[in-house]
Amino acid sequence: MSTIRDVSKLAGVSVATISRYLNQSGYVSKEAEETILAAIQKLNYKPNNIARSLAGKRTATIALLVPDILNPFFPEIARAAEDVASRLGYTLILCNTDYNPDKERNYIDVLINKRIDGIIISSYTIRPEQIYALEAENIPVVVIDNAWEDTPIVSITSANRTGGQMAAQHLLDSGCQKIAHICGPYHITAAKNRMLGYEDVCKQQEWFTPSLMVYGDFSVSGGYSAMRELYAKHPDIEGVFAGNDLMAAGAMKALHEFSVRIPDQVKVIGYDGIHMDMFYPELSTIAQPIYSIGERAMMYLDQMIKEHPLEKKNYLIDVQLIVNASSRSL
Amino acid sequence: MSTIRDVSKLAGVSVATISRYLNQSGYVSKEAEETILAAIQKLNYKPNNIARSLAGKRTATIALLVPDILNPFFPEIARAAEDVASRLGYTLILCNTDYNPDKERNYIDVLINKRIDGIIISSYTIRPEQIYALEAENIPVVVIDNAWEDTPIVSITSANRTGGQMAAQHLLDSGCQKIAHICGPYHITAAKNRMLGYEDVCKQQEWFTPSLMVYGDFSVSGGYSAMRELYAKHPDIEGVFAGNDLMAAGAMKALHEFSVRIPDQVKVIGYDGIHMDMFYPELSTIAQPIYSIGERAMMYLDQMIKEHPLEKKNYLIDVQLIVNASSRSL
DNA sequence: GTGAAAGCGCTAACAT
DNA sequence: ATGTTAGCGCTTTCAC
Repeated sequence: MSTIRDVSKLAGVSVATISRYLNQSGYVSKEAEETILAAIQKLNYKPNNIARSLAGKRTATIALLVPDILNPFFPEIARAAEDVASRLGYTLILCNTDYNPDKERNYIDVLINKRIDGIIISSYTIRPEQIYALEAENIPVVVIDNAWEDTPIVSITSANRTGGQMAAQHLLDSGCQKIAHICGPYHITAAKNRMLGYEDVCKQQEWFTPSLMVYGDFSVSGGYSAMRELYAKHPDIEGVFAGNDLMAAGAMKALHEFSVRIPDQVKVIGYDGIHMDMFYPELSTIAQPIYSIGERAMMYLDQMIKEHPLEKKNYLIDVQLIVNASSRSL
Repeated sequence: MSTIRDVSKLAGVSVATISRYLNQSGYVSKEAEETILAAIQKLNYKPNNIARSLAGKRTATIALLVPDILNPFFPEIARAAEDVASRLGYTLILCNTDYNPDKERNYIDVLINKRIDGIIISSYTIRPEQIYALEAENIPVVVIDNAWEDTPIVSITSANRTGGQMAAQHLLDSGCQKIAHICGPYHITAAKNRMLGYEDVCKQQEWFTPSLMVYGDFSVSGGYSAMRELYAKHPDIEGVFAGNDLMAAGAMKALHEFSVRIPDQVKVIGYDGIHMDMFYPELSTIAQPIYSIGERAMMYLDQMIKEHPLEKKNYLIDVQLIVNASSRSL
């Protein structure tokens, strides 16, 4: 591997000039430019980014911390973030934290030692203090899918409560009488807000009873069990709003096994809008613009890295009702 | 941020000793160890990995190049590779190449400049020469899901042809008479081999005709269109073997729309074994041990990085027939 | 416009 | 067992 010094020798100019040329910093004459370019090509010279990072400051690397890339929500986030990252010249490190604060802390330490330029993090366990600590090391952070009120942290969340209301209202409008809710893990803010949205709409209905709300763990099997439990207690339900699409899938599976026809007897709606074109019937959902959340996270992060002004607050993203066969009125 | 020199000063020993202590290389006395540890904690010293990489050789970073993390096959690979990577002290960079040789080349250049320690790559377009070039830069490579015969390259593929045979044979054994195949993109070795496996078993059947083999692009919608085309030509087929699970899902969707009952009228089997617990009926498949492919890729890579002996060849992984409701005999 | 030289923070001979 | 020192390849004053 040739170094900047080799180029310097061959081109007959100092390394400083080469560096200026490479970084478009400072003046370089036309002639110098040409000899340098020739030398670079002749030697097939590639600047060493490690050295560059040590001397300068940036590593052109950012990290994405997610609970688990196997959860279909996160590949889309990862894809979006990586697309933008690569367009902006960053490289993206992927970390799975498994909802485990220790793993999380561990990764954060490693990433600090690697002097990465910024972190996008999706976590329900991280504390604001940890984020301040990162920013103290000059590593900006963007949080997705979680937020704290009145806290100077850049975060992106979707309008979960409104979305929950939309889902419940849609089932109501479709003529459903007894609408159940399969709620995600209580400690997840997003899950709680979706549930609150459901309550906003359903609590005042005469058919409402708290046992229409059951717990699921955001997984297919969680939705499946929840639906079985629900159906045992309330064989007369007409609508189900699941806290995410995976649980909705599980619920549909359980309903199929009970030979309940969807949407004739029971209408189902999920939440998230992950790509589920494989379903039959296709699932209605409250779609979050997942890709654009990932995109924006990376763009905000870039702004912070470049020290461009950016208001430190929660950025709320609109959601959208997608009506498919699983909840269609006949 | 404190440096090794700060620690050296505070502990009253030389930087070399600190370095030896940090890397467990060379002798360090018990007393020295203690003062050093104390100083490190007092200063909250964290070694700078950038400097470490520049001086030493390793960056403790590896990259995973995949066509698209949105394809459900790859998150599982990524998860497995990252699990092993983090256990071994590496950090994993994720790159999406979109089956695009230019993007691929581009990423490879960037990664070389970052002096990463190794690459795991899933690509149908990469050429052996590119891999040799990487190894010439001292960057070992493990290829997954693709291989070249008699070439000194470490690759991991599953037994696609055998798997194709197993799928077709299973449908045959289940009493299917006219079995169709939805084949993946022809230039993908894995797709071609699965098709060959199908042919091995079906070509000699009296009902066989080439028009039972149609093309799909490995996506749900590809499988859907292929199934519609197939059904128009052969409304009497009794079995479908799709080249991957996504196309199988699309095929099932099309069959549902034709009100064809699965598995009573038509049995369906896919290929891959991605996590599709959301399906109803659950899909039969030829399961590749996807996670363990990712794991092994990372383990082989680590061996190469550490310059441990490893035979440069294709490692073939067994597949497994998983019978679920979509192809169950009644 | 260009060059000399001092780092960036660490590792690894080599000397002691 | 420990210290000295020369790099690793680049950026960046500062002087010319």
